[in-house]
Amino acid sequence: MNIGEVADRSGLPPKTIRYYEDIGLVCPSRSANGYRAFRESDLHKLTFLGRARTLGFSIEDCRTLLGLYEDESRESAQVKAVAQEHLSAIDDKIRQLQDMRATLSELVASCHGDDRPDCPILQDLAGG
Amino acid sequence: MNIGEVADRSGLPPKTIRYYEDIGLVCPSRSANGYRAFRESDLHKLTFLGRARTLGFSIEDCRTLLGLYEDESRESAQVKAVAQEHLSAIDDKIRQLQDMRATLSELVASCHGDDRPDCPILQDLAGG
DNA sequence: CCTTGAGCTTCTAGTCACTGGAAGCTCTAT
DNA sequence: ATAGAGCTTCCAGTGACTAGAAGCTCAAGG
Repeated sequence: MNIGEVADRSGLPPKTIRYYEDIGLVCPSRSANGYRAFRESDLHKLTFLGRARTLGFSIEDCRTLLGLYEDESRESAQVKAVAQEHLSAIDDKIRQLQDMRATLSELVASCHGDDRPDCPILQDLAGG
Repeated sequence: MNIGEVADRSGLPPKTIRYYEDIGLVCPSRSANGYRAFRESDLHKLTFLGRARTLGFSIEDCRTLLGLYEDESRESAQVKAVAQEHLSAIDDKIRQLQDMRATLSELVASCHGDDRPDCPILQDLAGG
């Protein structure tokens, strides 16, 4: 398989696939013409990576997960630990965004938003 | 005021303040010894920026907001528009994170997390 | 056989908002 | 005189790509 087909089938852009090779997440072989030659197993890995990335795992987490995926003697506890840590990081981010959202929506609601210059949003930002 | 004092009073690290000067958000004058010399108005700007950044506004938004802050003939509608757009971007992010969270917490819950290798998390990532 | 266009290659540089570190100057206190 | 803190500049790195340029390869049509 050339990179284009793998891109179509995995849903990842060719640029991203090349990048994943650069950082050692996949290592396709090469055809005589220099083109990357992907096996089915490479496609599987890339699909795995795509899914893990949409769940927000970092590249380093993905590397770990891929390692566990390929390690038949893994313990599911290891996988769960990675996922749980990521889950709590997501929870932190959500909380942070909700805090922002709360303040910001109050400010937006309190601003009349017309042609006059006085504005509670700017007042808040200015510290007051 | 030297950068250290401004850093303490604004809550921003010196590095960040220098960076904000680099990109033209503040332009402190200079003392004879080459040190940056901040006025009260610079401190105000930096405090404004710090607050806007904690509300998640991008640097470019901050630049716009700072411009509006200093423009006495601004219309509050302009400020409100920037804030509203940012608010809806935050809402998008929250939704995205909540989607991730939902999937991930199901997966985590379904993984027994012991010393056996079989794992629904990996199964999901592998496209199963 | 030639050309056209799509697809592939590598490489560099840009994104965003800082942050770390090195090398070196200035100031204050002892 | 010296030690140490604080200031200066500049370069490089972060994460995860992404844009774009220059150039090679391949398949189809005339």
